[in-house]
This record gives sequence, structure tokens and C-alpha cells, in this order.
Amino acid sequence: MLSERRLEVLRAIVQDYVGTEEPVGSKALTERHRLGVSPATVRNDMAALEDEGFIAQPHTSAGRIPTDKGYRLFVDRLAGVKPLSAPERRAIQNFLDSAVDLDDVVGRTVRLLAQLTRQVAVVQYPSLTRSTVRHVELLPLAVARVMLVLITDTGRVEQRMVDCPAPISDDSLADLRARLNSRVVGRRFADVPQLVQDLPESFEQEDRGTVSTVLATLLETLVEETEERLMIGGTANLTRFVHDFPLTIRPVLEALEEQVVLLKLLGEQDSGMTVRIGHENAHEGLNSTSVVAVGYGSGDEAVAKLGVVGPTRMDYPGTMGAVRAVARYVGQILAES
Amino acid sequence: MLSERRLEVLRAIVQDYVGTEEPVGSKALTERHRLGVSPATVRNDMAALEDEGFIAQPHTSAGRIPTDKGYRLFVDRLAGVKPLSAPERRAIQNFLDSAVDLDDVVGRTVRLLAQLTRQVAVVQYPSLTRSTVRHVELLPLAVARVMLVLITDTGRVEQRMVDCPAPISDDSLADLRARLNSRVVGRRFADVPQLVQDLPESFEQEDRGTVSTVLATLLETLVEETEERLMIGGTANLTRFVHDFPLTIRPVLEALEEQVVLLKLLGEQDSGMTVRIGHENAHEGLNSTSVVAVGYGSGDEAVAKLGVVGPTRMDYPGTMGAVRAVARYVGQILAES
DNA sequence: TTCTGGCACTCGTGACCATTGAGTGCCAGA
DNA sequence: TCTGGCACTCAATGGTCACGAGTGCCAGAA
Repeated sequence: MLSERRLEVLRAIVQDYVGTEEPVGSKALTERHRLGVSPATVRNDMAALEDEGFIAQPHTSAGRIPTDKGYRLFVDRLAGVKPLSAPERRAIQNFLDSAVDLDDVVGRTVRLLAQLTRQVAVVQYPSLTRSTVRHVELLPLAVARVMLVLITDTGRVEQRMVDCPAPISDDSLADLRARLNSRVVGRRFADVPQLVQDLPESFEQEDRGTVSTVLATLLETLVEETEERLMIGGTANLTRFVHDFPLTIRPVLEALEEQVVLLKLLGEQDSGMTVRIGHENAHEGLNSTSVVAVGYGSGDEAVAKLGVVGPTRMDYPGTMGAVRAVARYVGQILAES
Repeated sequence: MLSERRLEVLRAIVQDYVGTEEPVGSKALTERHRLGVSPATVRNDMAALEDEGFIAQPHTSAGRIPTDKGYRLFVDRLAGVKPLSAPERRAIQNFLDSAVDLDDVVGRTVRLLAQLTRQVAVVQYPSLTRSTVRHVELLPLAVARVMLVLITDTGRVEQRMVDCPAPISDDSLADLRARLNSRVVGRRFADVPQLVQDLPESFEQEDRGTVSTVLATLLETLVEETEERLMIGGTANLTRFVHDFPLTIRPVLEALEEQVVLLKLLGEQDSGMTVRIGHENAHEGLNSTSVVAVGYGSGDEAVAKLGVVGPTRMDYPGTMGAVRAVARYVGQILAES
């Protein structure tokens, strides 16, 4: 088992390494921290920590750096979440409060997170799975062409073209719209299919095909749009580490461009704050990065995730604090609108 | 004046440098190209080209590399636009044809351009300035709250909340919607203001305030949404040059994150194909990059721009060919839908 | 049992230096 | 006007060497 002091040594190593970006040796450690023991003792502790796999040497006769396992221990047992300062909190609130629509909220959140953590920020759009329908609109565009517009309670709007199998009168369409809305408005996406199931039957024979087509498109839209979109920002921050590993920046950028990868990355985690360190990330390109993510939402339920991607050598307490605070404020904003 | 052969030498230098990424010397030039003269002659020509400012040496006793001015001459007088191969063209068409909506078209275009040119791709969303209104929808959300939905002929949908000064009946709202649509559908954005100017007067006194508010919001949306959005992709390609100038990648990434900068970048150029080389770009961060952009649109008129950002040392003929081809196909897709 | 000081050892880093070779400018002659 | 020759420059390469931060180990003190 690791003694209290050895944990203290690990904490000191992580802190120093995060600060200086250089392997840290026993002597430097005793100078910068009040461990109350000599370098030689620290060396023994370091050897033990290395045996356990918490730290490693890049090469003989260099200082130690934390391993993924070391960071994991640090995050789990040694580090707290550093709360933001009052001015920072005020700044966040002000900045987010001036957002005008959903796109703007997400855009501002991304910029905010990137700036606050000086890392790459990823914000998922509020998910539609738990959303409800606010309104469905049907617009006749041409003789057998209808535009379907779906508006959700999170303020999102989705539209689809529908090519009808037969022409439909404006009256019938208005009728369909009215009945459709009376059934689905305020309902959750998941409930919509059975709610509209018997709708075609109540229409004239000639219109049934069209009604079915429209409904099919609606259901399709509900399903498709459940796969969430996201926004990323702050990629320029990656260049801060380019001198460390100019080689690893490429796969990271590539991974960040693959929305699928990012969605999986965020989706894997439960809605509480989670930290994935280095190789804990399934995607190979992100093996030298850590991901700090947390769910956010307008009510009790988390509707989406947001987080940051940075080097494993990051300021975990600060990053976690920023991520948590931003998630909280975004939730508030969404609840208000 | 520059003799024919000297231009030939410049062309050879540009081509070799783009290929090898290394300064090119007189001997290597005569070996790789059939110039029909000796290295010594080429050296004289190079000295002349250097005097004119078309090429430069990174340091004494190294080969020459083209300057911005040299690339400019190359693009203007020496290089054609390299057409894509038939398979490439087919691939483009197939890929773009499977797009399902506007977002998808733009997204696919970005990926396509990035992959084709192996550079950073920027695609502006079709502009609304020349767009026409396809439909305006008004949805009662609460007693004095209306959602305004604007649908354009380019397939874009914009929505806005309107807080009304006074409650309005559903009937009046339907009436407004009908009259509004009968006036503006099919009209250009720019024409809308005068078309709706006298609408409030035709309503009951109690509803006029609300009608005015709704109209004001509509006009606002038309104006606001004229400022275009854009999508970028292929930033991972920047890392291909990281060994050349690890220092310059940062400002480029930063510039790419500033939508305003990019919009200005594309906007500055006329709708034909334009190439901005190095310092010709107004934005400082892009001084070591070149931008190849072209307008695209569904009809005769260009409705937006697309292009790529890459190092000044890029394959101009190939890039220009790819950009032009993609713009053409995107235009077709937009015209169809 | 645990900590400490001392000591020999490792090895990356940076300075210094010589060598190499690609590339240049210039000039005399074809 | 072009060509071959020649001397010169200088970045890059690679080897040697001293330095020093850092380590592991061990004997002795607490």
C-alpha cells in the first residue's frame, strides 16, 4: 500500500510537471515542496511509485513524469475540483446571457470553455431524445410536394422535403396539420409513433398515401435528429503543445473532425463529471489526451454533454472546475428560454 | 523584360519546389527539366529572377525558393487550371448527390474539398441576399408569444421568438400569416420591407402593435441572416507543414476559428476564381498561406463562396481545378433542389 | 525500521570542430 | 549569349568532450 507521504510525493510530481512541463527530479521536489524529508528519501518513494506504475522516467538519469495511471490516482484521490473565482463566474454568466438563440448559446459556450481552459472545447447540442414536440408545420410547396417543419421545445427547428405519392388539397393538408399537432404537441419524441399510428385511416382514401408518407418522414426526422450534432472550438490551443509532441497533434485534429468519434467520446460517459485519461480513451488518436466531460441540461435531466480535450498533462482541478461551472450556467440559460 | 526561358526557369522552380518542398538549385533544375541549357546559364537566369524579386534564397549557398511575387507571376501567366480526371469528377458527383439537406450539402462539400486538395476547406452557406422567401409561418406559443419561421428558397430555415405587446387571437394570427405570405412569397429579401410596409394599417387597432412587432422581427431576421455562416474542415491537413513552420500554424488556426475573418477573406474577392498569395491576404495570421476561392450558385448568380486555405507553396493548378470543379457541382446540386 | 548523506554511474544536452557537399558568383573563352 | 571552370560560402552532419541533473545503492544514524 502507498503511504501518505508517497501520495504526497505523487501529488507534488503531478503539480510540478503540469506547471513546468519538464520531468521532475527528487532534488527539485524537495526544494519546491515542504515534504520534510531529504531528496534521498524522496528517491526511494519515487522508486516505489515507479514500481507501482504511477510514474515513469523518459530515460535513465532524467526526472520522473506521471503515467496515465498516476494521473488517474491523482484525479481520483488527490485532487479536488477547483471552483472558479467570483469574477470568472460573473463573466461566464454575462457572456452566456447575451446569447440570442440556440446556435448562439452553443457557440458562446464553446468559445468560453476554450478560453477558460485554454484547451479544445466540445459542446454537444441539446439532445432531442428527451425533447418534446412544440409544433409541426406542413407547407404546400408544389402540387405534390410538402415541406415538413418540426419545432422542438429546445428551440431546434428541422425541416424535410416530402414528395407525395398523390396531390393533396390545401384543406386536407391543413386538416392533417391540425390533427397532427393536437396529438403530438407537448409529447416526447419516443411517444410520437404510437400517437400517430392510426391517423391515415381517418382520411379519405385518396389522401391516405400522402398522409402516410408525411408521417413516415416525421418519424424518420425524429429518429435521425436524435443523433446529435456538436460544435468544437479552441483547436488553436493544440499548438501550445506542438513542441512536445508535434507528431501527436495530427491524429488529434483528425479525431476532432470526426463528429462520430466525438459523439462516441462524450456518449460513453455517464452524465456526471467524468475524466478519461490517455489510453482510457477508446479512440487511438486521443491516446495522448485527456477528456473531461460532464452532462448539462435545463432541468434535472442531462440533455447533452460538454467537455474539453487536452493533453494528459493538464491542470485537472482547474479544468474540472471550469467545465462544471460552464455546464451549470448553460443549463440555467436553457431552462430560462 | 523577362525572356521566355527565364519564365520557363521560374515555372520549373515553382514546380520543383512544390514537389520537393526544398530549395531548388541550378544543377537539379537542369537535371529534372529539359531546359536545353547548362546550369551556369540557369544560374544567370536565376540571378536575374532574384533581382526582380521573383525568387529568393533562404541563405547563401542554398537553392532558390519562389517569393509571393514569383507565385503570383506563376499563377497569372505560367499555370493553367488542371482539370480533374473523369473518375474524380464522377466521385464528386456521386458524393454530393447523396446529400439530404442543405447542412449535408455544405458538410459534404467541405469534406470533399479538404480531401481533394489535402488542404483546409472553407465553404460559405448560400447567401440570403439574393434569396427569395418561400414561406413565412407564425405559430402561437403562448398568449402573447409567437414563433416566426422563415423558409427560404435555398432551403434554409430561420426561427425567431416574438414577444407581443398585446395578446392576439389565433384567427388574427392566421389572417396575418395569410396576408403576409400572399405578399412576400417568391419575393427577394430586399423587396420585403416596402411590400409589408402598410400591413399594420389593415388590422384592428388592438392588433396593430403585435403586427408591427412581428414584421419588425421578420425584417430583422432578413437582415441578420444576410451575414453568412460557413463551415470549415480539413484542419488536420495543416499538420503536414508543421515541420516547415511550426510557428505559423498557430495564427492560421486562430484565424480559421474567427468566422468574421474568413467571411471577410472570401467576401473580399469577386465571384470569379481568385487566388490570394501570402501577404496579399489582409489578415496577418494568413500571411504565409494562400487562399483559392470561387463563387458558386444555383443559377447565373453566385450566391456564396467556397475555397481552400493552404501554404503558399501549394499545387496551384491542381487546387484551382479542384475548387472550380467542386463549385460547379455544388451549384448544380443547389439548382436541382 | 526508516531516514539520510555520500558516492559512483548514466545519459541527455550543448559546445566545439572538422568534413562534406550543394549551391553560388564570377570570369575567360567558345 | 552561352558554357565550363574555379574559388568561395555555408548549412548540415557527425564525432568528441565536458557538464550536470538525476539516479540507485549502501552504510550508518535516528
